[in-house]
Amino acid sequence: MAYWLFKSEPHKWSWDDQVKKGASGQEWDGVRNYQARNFMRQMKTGERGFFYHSNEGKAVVGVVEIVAEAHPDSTDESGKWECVDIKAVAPLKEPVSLETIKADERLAEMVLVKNSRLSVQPVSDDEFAMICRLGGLVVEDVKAG
DNA sequence: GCCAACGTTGGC
DNA sequence: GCCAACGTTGGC
Repeated sequence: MAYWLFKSEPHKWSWDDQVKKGASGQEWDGVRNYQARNFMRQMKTGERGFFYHSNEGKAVVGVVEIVAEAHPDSTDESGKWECVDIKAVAPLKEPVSLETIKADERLAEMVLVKNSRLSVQPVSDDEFAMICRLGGLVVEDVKAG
């Protein structure tokens, strides 16, 4: 069971927008980066990830679930790009800021820190658990299954 | 708003 | 297939 992280600029698509979408979920469209696409292709229904606000906020704000595996991106004419669908599971009680993540040596290996430009990225089990705890969530409550 | 880091494109 | 030029992302 892998964990993931999805970045979005809150102007364009915020956590609140995601929550309003409800259980049906939302296409994570618009990704035009091969690395990010390849990660989305690996995602399995039921897997969990974080929702991160980039630029403004710069914090992990919620937990999401993959509700549909990779399929063609409906906003893409070329047919080259794919995306998954995700739904909001739970907000972090306390957003975990990039500053906090950078300050914690146990999180120093996160892709978020190492490759700040990658918009869809993997998160390790330990990192997932750590950020849940920092965010005031009980890991077991937001884990899949 | 600036700019560093990164990815992509296209000329050779 | 190399690499310079360009575009984009995202932290600051």
